[in-house]
Amino acid sequence: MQLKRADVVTGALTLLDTDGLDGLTMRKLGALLGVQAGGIYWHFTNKDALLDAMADRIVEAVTATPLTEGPWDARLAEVAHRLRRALLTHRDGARVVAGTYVLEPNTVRGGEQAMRILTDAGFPADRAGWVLFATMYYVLGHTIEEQAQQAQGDWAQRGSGLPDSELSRALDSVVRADPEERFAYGLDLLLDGVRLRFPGGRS
Amino acid sequence: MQLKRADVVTGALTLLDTDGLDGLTMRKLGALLGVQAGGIYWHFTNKDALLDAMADRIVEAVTATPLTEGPWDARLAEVAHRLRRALLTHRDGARVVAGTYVLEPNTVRGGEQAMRILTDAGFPADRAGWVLFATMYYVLGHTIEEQAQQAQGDWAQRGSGLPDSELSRALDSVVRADPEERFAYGLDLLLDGVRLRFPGGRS
DNA sequence: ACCTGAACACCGTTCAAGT
DNA sequence: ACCTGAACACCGTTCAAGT
Repeated sequence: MQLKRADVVTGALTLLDTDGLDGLTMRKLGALLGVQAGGIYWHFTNKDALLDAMADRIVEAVTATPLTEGPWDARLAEVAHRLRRALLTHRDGARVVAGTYVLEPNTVRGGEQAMRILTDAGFPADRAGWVLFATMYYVLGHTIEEQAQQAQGDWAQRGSGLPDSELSRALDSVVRADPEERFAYGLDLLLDGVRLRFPGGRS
Repeated sequence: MQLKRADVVTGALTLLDTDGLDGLTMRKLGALLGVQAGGIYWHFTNKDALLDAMADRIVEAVTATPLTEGPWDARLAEVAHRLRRALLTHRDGARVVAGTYVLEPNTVRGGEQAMRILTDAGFPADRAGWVLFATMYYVLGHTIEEQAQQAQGDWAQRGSGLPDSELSRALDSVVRADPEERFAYGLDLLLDGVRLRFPGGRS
């Protein structure tokens, strides 16, 4: 049975879950697929191209089902939540996606979808682009940190090493919070700003 | 003349500027410092510890001079702008700082400073922590992307490879904008959200 | 205390050659 | 078309031994 491009991506995501992004090597992936490391290069020109394909696979779930109807801000929030969930599906998923400025199918589809939410609501295209990217920075940053905490529990300890101070309480509040609640809070800060600038005023 | 810890950091930042984060290797750094690669390990336990120290050095400028007096939101914006400027001072500076969850002196000082701005304004400590982290995600995400564009001009082209669509216009608006203006815009979206939740109401 | 020399156990990538 | 085998040019890190 021959190896297909999609099989390589699937295997790579399996390896990602067990060994993490830093443990993902072409040799280990070859072993997992029953192939020499060099053989992978027939399917992908290099490791970065494989990572791009992995990122696009991770992001597939975001556009898999149609969005619920509703006001633009609720729809944009849903996209953000879907993206977070998709990133959390695989170990280091956020880092994988953040590291690739891809224009592969699912990534493009998701971007189009989000842009249309804003432009349909009357936002000019250029400002909509700025809003979209700002939102992406937040989602990726938040989720990268979430997964960093998951990986190494030492995150919580580091704060305790600090003398009792403003910052140590900030770390505490971040570490101890329900991640989803904290995510929604920060997203809402941003969306408030957008709502204020929305041509139709507050929604 | 013997090598001091600070000299290693300075050399590493020089190498960072010329070779980028991916080109920063212990062997090249050794050569630059006139030392074997292994010799560096007397000063730093490993490469990550060195990267932490580099991050803290990069971030030094943020707290170097006192903030201008004024309302809390203007002060927080100034911190964000200072951080962006500091990150832009060195090639891949944003990636270096984003990759390290450090509690080194300057990082702590900066965190304390930002937290105090919020708590002095009456924000409860836990929400202030959430706001602080959300802001950091935005600043780092924005600046990482800024530096990625600087590095490889192909970013602009990728958009042109796309068929004319909502997303291609989004990419255009991002690539062609004045980075500082776009940064300020997104930061203001977030600060608007914070202002709405500020105990004292809009400032 | 501070560094050398040399090794260990890896990497990503290439490419003739096989089937 | 799809992959093997083997090499090339690197990595980070360790550690006895030197000064």
